[in-house]
Amino acid sequence: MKVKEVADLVGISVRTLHHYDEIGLLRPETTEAGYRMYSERDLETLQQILFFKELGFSLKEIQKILEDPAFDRKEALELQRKMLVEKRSHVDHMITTIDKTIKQMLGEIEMTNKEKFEGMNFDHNPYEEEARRRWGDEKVDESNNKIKGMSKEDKKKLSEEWDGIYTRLAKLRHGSPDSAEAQEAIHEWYEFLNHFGQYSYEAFRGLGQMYVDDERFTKNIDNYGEGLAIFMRDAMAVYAD
Amino acid sequence: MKVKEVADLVGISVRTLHHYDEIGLLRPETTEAGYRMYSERDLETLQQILFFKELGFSLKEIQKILEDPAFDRKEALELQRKMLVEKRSHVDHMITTIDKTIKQMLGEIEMTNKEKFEGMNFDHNPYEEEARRRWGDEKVDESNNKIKGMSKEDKKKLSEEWDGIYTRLAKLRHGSPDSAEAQEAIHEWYEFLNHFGQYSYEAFRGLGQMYVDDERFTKNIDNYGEGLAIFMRDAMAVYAD
DNA sequence: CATTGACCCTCACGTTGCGTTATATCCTAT
DNA sequence: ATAGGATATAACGCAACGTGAGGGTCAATG
Repeated sequence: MKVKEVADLVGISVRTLHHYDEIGLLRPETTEAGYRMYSERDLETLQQILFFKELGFSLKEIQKILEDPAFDRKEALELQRKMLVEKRSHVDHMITTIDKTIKQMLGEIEMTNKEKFEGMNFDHNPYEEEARRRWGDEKVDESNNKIKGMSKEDKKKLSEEWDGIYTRLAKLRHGSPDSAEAQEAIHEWYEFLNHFGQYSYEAFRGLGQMYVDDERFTKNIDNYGEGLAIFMRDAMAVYAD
Repeated sequence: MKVKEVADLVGISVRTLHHYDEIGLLRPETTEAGYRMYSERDLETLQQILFFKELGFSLKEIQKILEDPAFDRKEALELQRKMLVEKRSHVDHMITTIDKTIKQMLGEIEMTNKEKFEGMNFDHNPYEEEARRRWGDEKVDESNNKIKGMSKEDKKKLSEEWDGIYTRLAKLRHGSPDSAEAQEAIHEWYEFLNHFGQYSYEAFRGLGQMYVDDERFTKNIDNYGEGLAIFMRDAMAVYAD
């Protein structure tokens, strides 16, 4: 398929396809005349690109993800689905804010200024974090905008807090994931994470699962104590219920 | 409230607030020292701005809307709500596409290339059209990207088609809105509109209501025949059922 | 009163992701 | 051969800020 056909099929511009080729994001084969010829495989890649793009990833980030050796299309689709579900609930949240605002205008309710802007800030989708961890930067503190702006001292404090929570959980790992102590520590972990993103309980549960599914995380977490990743997954699941 | 307080409350940057001031979109009072002081009214305006922005309007467009003498905050909130509901169903559509894609990968279903990109193209929200009509340009052909690229001849053809449908409906207006003839003509109107936007039946119904609610549209439509706006609203509602 | 740290200002260059226009070549039907 | 549609590259421009520089203001504290 040539550019116009793809552009019309997909609903993007020829210029966009050129641009993606130029930056190496989606490089089709070319004919002898220099025409771009897109394959079925290219269309699949394009679908991935457009899903990630819709979810707010920059083209650079998308490229990084697609080039990661660990990238798996089915996994990506499943993650993208989760992100879209989250996005949908975010839209719901905005609708709720509008409903409340209208009621406030009619004098039916009171509303704080803070409430008027709820749902407005979607700069951190928890599954975006997951995508970055899975296929991008492993170090959360390097990929998080809020952390980037922090002073060294604040970063140190943050690191210690993180460390403290993990250490505490490591001590509790031989016990039951639904014990009061464990749940208290997990609560703190949830609060900690919510400084940087808006985690729904579902997303929190999913993150715990990822600690176990993804070897890189299991390995890092289990540095605090053998089996901690599994323990955290279970405790997080209890917490999310 | 000064800039940082507003920025923190709302979740945007100080730079953004500066920018909005510079372009005249949101101009707060200033102190003698030159500091920006935001009022409650400014926060309400900011909420509007951010809702429209979330819905894909450019800052220029938003400015135009907010400056329109006919702008009404409650109306805006209600319209924004409708747009968010539409956006949500668009997200749903994308989720459906992902589900299908996964099934196709597993060999459970077949899928055309076209189907793989369904939901991907959200470049024309029907309620966006409504906002533009209500507070922006009244002439649809001047605000619609697809029409902009057309030749004079094509525009003329379009205008005649539009005219023809309206004239036909005017002849039918003394009859019943649910008659076969009326419904056939409304179907053509629906198809006509769908050349330029993706109208759900709900959006189509809402548009008909707007013909009656908004005096400017009633007036224009009733030039074709007294009472046509009401007739069209009713016929469009029947069609949407 | 002086100092300090947080916050404020303006200015201006840079970034991202294309849209748009110009110019030239390729392809296919007539 | 011609014409019209499609393709290519090149390159300027734009929207909406992000970022850094340099300087002023404010309020608490010593």
